[in-house]
Amino acid sequence: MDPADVTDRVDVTVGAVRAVRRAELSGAAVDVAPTLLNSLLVVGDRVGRIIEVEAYAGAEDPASHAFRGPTSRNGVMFGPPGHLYVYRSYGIHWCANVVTGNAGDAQAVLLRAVEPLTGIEHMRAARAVLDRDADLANGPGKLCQAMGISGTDDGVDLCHRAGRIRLCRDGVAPPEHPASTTRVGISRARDRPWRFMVPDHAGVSRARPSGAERST
DNA sequence: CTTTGGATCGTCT
DNA sequence: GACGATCCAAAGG
Repeated sequence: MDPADVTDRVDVTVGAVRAVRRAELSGAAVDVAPTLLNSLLVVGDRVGRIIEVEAYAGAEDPASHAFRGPTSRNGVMFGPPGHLYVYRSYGIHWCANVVTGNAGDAQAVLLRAVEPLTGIEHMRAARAVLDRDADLANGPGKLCQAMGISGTDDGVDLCHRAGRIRLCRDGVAPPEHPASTTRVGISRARDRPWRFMVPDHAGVSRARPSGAERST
């Protein structure tokens, strides 16, 4: 491992911050997703703590954009892990995923909510609606708007030290028992409890799951 | 508080 | 030609 990785630092955040290594993302989305809770999403000077994610399991998952094989939109998901898959939602919003799984296996973890930590004024300026901090990025479209992620970021490497967008850990461990429900806004494979959240966090998305709710 | 409908367009059928 | 891995404002109880 590159020693520089463990001494990487996010300016305004207190404490040691290291980049997430690609090997940590090589597993199935369902397994990796809960481990990304409490990690940091860094976009320039904006930092948010990931508090809600969803897993999409590629070829095995009718709800995944990759279910029917590679297309011009979903190509990044079929590449190596650690890259960002960004797509346009409802013609209006952007949504961002962390690609996991090895090349050819189109696993992806949708980033659904972050707790704003730094660069909050920039997030606020990027959002049309002025709300409490917790509402700045508590939904996949809001997250991209607040953090400044758009279609031009599709495919960027989240594990690259010099990248504008990166995934980091600051020593806060993922929750031992993450909350989970079915996924939000999908019409197929509604029953899979693949939405994961930091328990009792005020900043998770307000959206209601598509299927019957399971654990909380 | 909850429910509903409009915006808006790339992607895939 | 239809449909979203959404968000928000407005209307209804």
